[in-house]
Amino acid sequence: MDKDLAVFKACSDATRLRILFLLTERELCVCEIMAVLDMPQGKISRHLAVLKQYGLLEDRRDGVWIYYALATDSSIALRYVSVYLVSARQVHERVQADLDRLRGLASEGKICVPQPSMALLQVDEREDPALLGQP
Amino acid sequence: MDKDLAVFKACSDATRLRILFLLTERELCVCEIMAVLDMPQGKISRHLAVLKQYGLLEDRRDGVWIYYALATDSSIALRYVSVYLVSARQVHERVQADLDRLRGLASEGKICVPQPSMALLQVDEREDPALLGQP
DNA sequence: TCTGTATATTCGTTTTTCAGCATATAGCCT
DNA sequence: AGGCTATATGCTGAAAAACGAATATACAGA
Repeated sequence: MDKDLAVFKACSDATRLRILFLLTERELCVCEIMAVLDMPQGKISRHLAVLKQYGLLEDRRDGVWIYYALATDSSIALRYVSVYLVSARQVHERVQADLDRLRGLASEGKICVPQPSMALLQVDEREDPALLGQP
Repeated sequence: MDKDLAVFKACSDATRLRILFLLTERELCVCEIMAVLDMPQGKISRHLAVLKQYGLLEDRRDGVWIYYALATDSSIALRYVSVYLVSARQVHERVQADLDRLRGLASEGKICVPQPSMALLQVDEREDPALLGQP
């Protein structure tokens, strides 16, 4: 029962719940979550640590980025929470807004993206003289 | 989403979770929950107030007793939690122990019981001279 | 090896939550 | 009305959680 209790504790914070809803879309790295929720890095990182510690998330390193994804089957409660997350994401306006923002930022290349090509694209933009000195 | 968050907050305490599991059996009054969990009255009462405030419970007064029961359809999350509670109660040992204790105490007439007949039985025992002066 | 970026972690503070104790309220019974 | 029982609530201190700011670590690339 303790593991189930941990799952509910993990879900009992607004920021963490928003993160969980975001992760129903796909695995995300910290900077993506930061950008979507517009929150400081330390705060996001700490909440991710809590979610991981409670068994809701798994992480995977890819170079500098660390990707977080929803864990599966770590407890009975988590199975129900996972189904809830997928079902409720269409219903809640704030979740919809977060997901829209995630897709928007991703399509604009404004956040880190798993594909190497996109990472190179970011570097190219940095090196583009036309972008220097802009506000 | 706030209502769903409230549901998770309500479930994120060990005592409250045990109460919720007990209420999957049937509606219960405060003294029954006190007896099963062996906790002081103020503590139980306050947790019940939290659960009610968060929309997980409904209460009904019957004379001196106030019965609490699981609420239905107050939010999306609660529907999933309700299903979880019913599914997980067979799995967790502590929940099983609590439910066994509830049935045991009820069958021994040691806790208040909804049926008027049982209430009368308690009164009869009090008035039985053979019971006076016992340790 | 040095620099820059992404992420984790520490520290001090503030806020929230929980428990225990005492007290208040409300209804039944005589 | 008065006493008894069941329940709720106010108060206070302690523990836990959350935050912002700063610092540490880890990796990539020059």
